[in-house]
Amino acid sequence: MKYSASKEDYLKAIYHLQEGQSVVTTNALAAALQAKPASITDMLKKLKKEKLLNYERYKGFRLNNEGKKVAVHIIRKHRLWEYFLVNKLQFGWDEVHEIAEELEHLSSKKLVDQLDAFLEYPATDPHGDPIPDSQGRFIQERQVSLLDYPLNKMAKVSGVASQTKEMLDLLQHKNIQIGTRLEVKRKFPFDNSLELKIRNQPTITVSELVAKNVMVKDE
Amino acid sequence: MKYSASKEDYLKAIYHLQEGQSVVTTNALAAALQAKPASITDMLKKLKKEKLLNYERYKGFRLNNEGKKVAVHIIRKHRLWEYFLVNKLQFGWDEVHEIAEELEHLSSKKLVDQLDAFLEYPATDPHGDPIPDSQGRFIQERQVSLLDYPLNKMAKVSGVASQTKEMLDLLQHKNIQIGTRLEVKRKFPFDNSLELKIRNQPTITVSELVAKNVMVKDE
DNA sequence: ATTTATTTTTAGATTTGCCTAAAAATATAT
DNA sequence: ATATATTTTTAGGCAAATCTAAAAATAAAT
Ligand SMILES: [Mn+2]
Ligand SMILES: [Mn+2]
Ligand SMILES: [Mn+2]
Ligand SMILES: [Mn+2]
Repeated sequence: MKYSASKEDYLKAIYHLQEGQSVVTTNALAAALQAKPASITDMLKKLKKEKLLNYERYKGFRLNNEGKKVAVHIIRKHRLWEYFLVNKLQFGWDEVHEIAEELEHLSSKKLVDQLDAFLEYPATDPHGDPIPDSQGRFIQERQVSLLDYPLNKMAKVSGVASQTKEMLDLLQHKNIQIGTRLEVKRKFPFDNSLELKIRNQPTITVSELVAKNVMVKDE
Repeated sequence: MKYSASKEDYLKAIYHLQEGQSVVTTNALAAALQAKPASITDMLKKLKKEKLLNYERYKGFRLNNEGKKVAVHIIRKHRLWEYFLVNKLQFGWDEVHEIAEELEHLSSKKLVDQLDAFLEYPATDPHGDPIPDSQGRFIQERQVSLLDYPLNKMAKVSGVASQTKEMLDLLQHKNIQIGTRLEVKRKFPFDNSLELKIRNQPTITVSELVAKNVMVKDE
């Protein structure tokens, strides 16, 4: 089946929203897609008719297996193209999202798989998010927010929860990127800000909001 | 300005059709785009309102300078992506056209220019057609049909006039591609077929129709 | 110069994806 | 439990891009 770019964006957004949540609401999706709730309801009816999600009016909705499969495939394409843009075309990690937002809708199956091979089957995209394989399988790394990480223990930055341009800009400025190794040296309960140490660099401070959105793994 | 994929396809098709012709007709464009004449008329009104072409009802039409500029930029993207697909992603030259037909509509200026740099500024696409530079300049090679080429003179295949999948398939089978060096050994006036010799390969025969569509240059 | 054929345009519909404004259902607060 | 607020859906419309069928203009043939 081939779906419109718009439908694919809906499926992708629902997929992300339903992580954790038991059910996704019309308003939440409207906010995520920057659209009006009435438009969401319209599209939900179509997606339901196409058997991509479960939906009863006024009761929220959730992708079924078929919907999830499609969503994961879009996510695979999005992340592969982001990897391509950063690692082959010299883009910064903070400027690839919008372009990948278009590239993810290309429909050729062979294109994606050849791209994957050309890139040598990367495991994660430039933001640290895992790239599903052609079967849709991927490991969801158990990563934890820097805010909850113990003091004086080496951590490796593995992802960024909020991927706005502003956030990525700020991290770039503070020399934090995917793979950066750092330790939390101090936590200030007053404002929940943190002091971080990266080897060979002066100590830096990040706010609670930043720390919450930086995901790390051990080591 | 940003134009819809549909409008870009119209501009590109008109650009190709108006080569030679003094004016393009509604039916010719309908045939090229596989659409109904009524749809063409609708779109012509819109493109005229956007000042991309000259059009008076019942009198045919032609791109103006602005329309040509847009068309050439789409063609640049189309050919760069074809080059990428063949030379980086291992596609055959006969399977890239449809995919490039989608890729050519990506709007990021930086994407095209970085791709161009990554590919090291190729001069021609996999079918031998010249790739315009970022200013829209390109050399239209003076190439001649193999049908009109003299006997026993070394020629280099530089392009293919008819780029249907069937034609490209046939050339592939006969081991003819862009850059292939060959000589015309004999012409049979009965059916205008040709006998060709490629070094280290047995002599082959091509029909008048094939020869007419194979473009060559000296050397 | 008429008639006939062809080309092109208009008129009116359809589909997709979005919107605003109003109505209906559900949730919250008193 | 009732009133109030919030969420969600419906009703009706709009713009883009296409189509079919009919009308109008142009071209070709007698
Ligand atoms: Mn998208
Ligand atoms: Mn990403
Ligand atoms: Mn196209
Ligand atoms: Mn080409």
